[in-house]
Amino acid sequence: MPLRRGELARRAGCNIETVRYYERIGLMPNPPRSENGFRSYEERHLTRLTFIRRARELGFTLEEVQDLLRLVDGGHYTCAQVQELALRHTDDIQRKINDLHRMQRALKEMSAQCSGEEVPKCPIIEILSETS
Amino acid sequence: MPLRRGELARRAGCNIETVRYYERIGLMPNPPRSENGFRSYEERHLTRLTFIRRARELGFTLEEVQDLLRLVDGGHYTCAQVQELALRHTDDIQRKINDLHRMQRALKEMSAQCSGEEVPKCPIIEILSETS
DNA sequence: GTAGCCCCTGTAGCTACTACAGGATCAAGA
DNA sequence: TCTTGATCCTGTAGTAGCTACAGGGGCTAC
Repeated sequence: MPLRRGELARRAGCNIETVRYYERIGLMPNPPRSENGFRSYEERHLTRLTFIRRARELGFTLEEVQDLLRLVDGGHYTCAQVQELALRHTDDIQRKINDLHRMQRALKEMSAQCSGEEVPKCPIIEILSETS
Repeated sequence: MPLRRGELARRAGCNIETVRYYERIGLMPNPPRSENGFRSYEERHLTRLTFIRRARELGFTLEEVQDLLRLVDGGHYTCAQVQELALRHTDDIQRKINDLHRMQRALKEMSAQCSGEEVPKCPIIEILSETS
């Protein structure tokens, strides 16, 4: 199932210029070309691109994504380094999960308070800005 | 406890230019000035700024943050609109939580596979790029 | 053979910051 | 009192991560 760039982008839910940009900065590999010079992508490209997009939506920087991807690409990591990297990221991720849960609760609370035509008092800011 | 800009930024964990930028685009209000012309911030500014920063780290765009903040600022929403907005965001948030959980699991699995000096096979990409 | 859709490359614009320059203000110490 | 250092002010320019558009070419289908 070789894909062209447009189809790859469509399946990953991003636009074609983004793919191009990732290739330019080396985050995605340059794929082989077919006869006519069009780029030809495989399943693994889609997998990788999808991963990058999801990670970006979760607030990771491209540098952090690069970091995670090197775990896959490189193989020049020692076991200890992998664990350290993984641990650092799991802490970060846990913090994000906690924040999202609080936000979730706040939004639910808010929409539950909705009755009639009045605008309810909004707890969302207070909840997400709690220090902890 | 009136704060100056630098202290406000420090407490919210961002840098001073970011505060300035948010004020320029109207996401943060222009605070009153003290005698000497320095900006003077209150607790509520810190709360708001902290909220914005957290939301940004969670991958929300400034436009989405703006959207959420209008729930607090405005009061020109009907109850139905609030609920619709809240619902839309809770779906989005739930998706993010799910993705983060998967990523979390993958990282833990990976670091558990670590034994000796070998670099383990990395399940992280496959897991986060699953379609669902 | 030409219309429509997708590909190619290059370049410019946008969002969300971030950094730096050049000068003023203020508290603390010599 | 004068200086040193930290902070403030304003303006402007640069960076990261896309996004849009221009100008041209290749396929397929009528």
